[in-house]
Amino acid sequence: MWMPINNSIFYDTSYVSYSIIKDKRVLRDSFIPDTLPGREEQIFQFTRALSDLLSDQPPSDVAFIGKPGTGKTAVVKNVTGKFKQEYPNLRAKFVYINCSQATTSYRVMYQLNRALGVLVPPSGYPFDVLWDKFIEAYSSSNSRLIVILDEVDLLVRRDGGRILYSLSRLNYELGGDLSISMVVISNTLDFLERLDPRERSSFEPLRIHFPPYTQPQLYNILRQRADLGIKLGTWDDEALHLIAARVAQESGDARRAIDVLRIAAEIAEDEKAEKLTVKHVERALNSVNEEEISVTVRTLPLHHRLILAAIAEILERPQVRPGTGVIYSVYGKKALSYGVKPLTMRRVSGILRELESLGLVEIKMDYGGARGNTKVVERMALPPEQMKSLLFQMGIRM
DNA sequence: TCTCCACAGGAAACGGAGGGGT
DNA sequence: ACCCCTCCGTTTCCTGTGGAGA
Repeated sequence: MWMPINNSIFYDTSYVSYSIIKDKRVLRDSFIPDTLPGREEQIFQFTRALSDLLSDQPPSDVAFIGKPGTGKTAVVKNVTGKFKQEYPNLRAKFVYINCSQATTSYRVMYQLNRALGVLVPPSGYPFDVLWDKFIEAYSSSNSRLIVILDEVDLLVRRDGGRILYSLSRLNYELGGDLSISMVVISNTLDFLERLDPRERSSFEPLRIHFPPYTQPQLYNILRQRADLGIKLGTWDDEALHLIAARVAQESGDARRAIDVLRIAAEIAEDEKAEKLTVKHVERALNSVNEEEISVTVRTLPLHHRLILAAIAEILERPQVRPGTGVIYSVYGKKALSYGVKPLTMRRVSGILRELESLGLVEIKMDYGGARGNTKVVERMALPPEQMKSLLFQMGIRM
């Protein structure tokens, strides 16, 4: 059926005249710009490591180490993208694997096979078959392989370093024209210490460190995004400085800074403001948080929610120390009143750590002598009262 | 100095739900 | 139908921890 196209909201002039955002994709952290302010040194080091490819030599293994939002993934994508663009005839194949989806050796091999055009089932096959298929496919290719493992700490924690070890060792078995180099990206250093000595001796990557961004660096990043993604003259420079200052102080996480910028721009648009100002940033700094927490809590499984409810209840009684033992007993009663069997304390202890890494609670260790080593919940991401009503909306009785 | 409290957290195994091949 | 594989949340078993109290 034919519809008059100018009925579409895209042609609504009142909407257009208030818009501030020019290109929303630029205001997301998945967007990789041409230049990465503040990471010039890391780009230089990584480019130099890869430049062995230009003389048809295997590049050394590389490890990117730094906290979330310090530009690791951006640098890897930016530099490998440029190599592919500038040297289209290079005898090299880059395979990017995010280990948050590939937490086992099997899944890594599944992805590698797929990258070489070999389709295997995502589970059910013996691992050895995937390994052999990969060797076969790779031996008949004519490229040096660069395997990029993002968030590799998740893989190593679950599966150990077997796959890193096996892939590096392949270099001794493959012919001289073939090689496998690895680029691993990690939030922490300790994944290298988790490898057993045998694995460590065959895998000694060049380390490139990514320190948290400083305030001026964050400002440059925000300035770049604003120039590309927000209409000229519709933002206050002061607003960008405010975001940079706050984020530098709390974490130096560029992802967070870019999120705040995007949300502030959306708030300004909703208000039909002419300009993005400090006022919008202040509101965005709060709302980014609350919105995220509520989304996270909604996706939590039942026992996680019950534990969260137990913590909220305990935190409202200031005379009770919210240690693991107390949390466990309050949670246990809740579970029973729900008609479900409580999990073991070992598991609850693990879930507390999970809630911590989701940013829902803050935990401090208490080395308290007779009380032993205990986790104590310092505070929740939301005030207990608010957390309780959020959980109540989801059907958790108090 | 030794013991013990009240937990932390690693390692391994489990079980039942996913998916294979023959 | 049968047995084989992986996967994931969980249980079981275990050793480690640091000061209070004997």
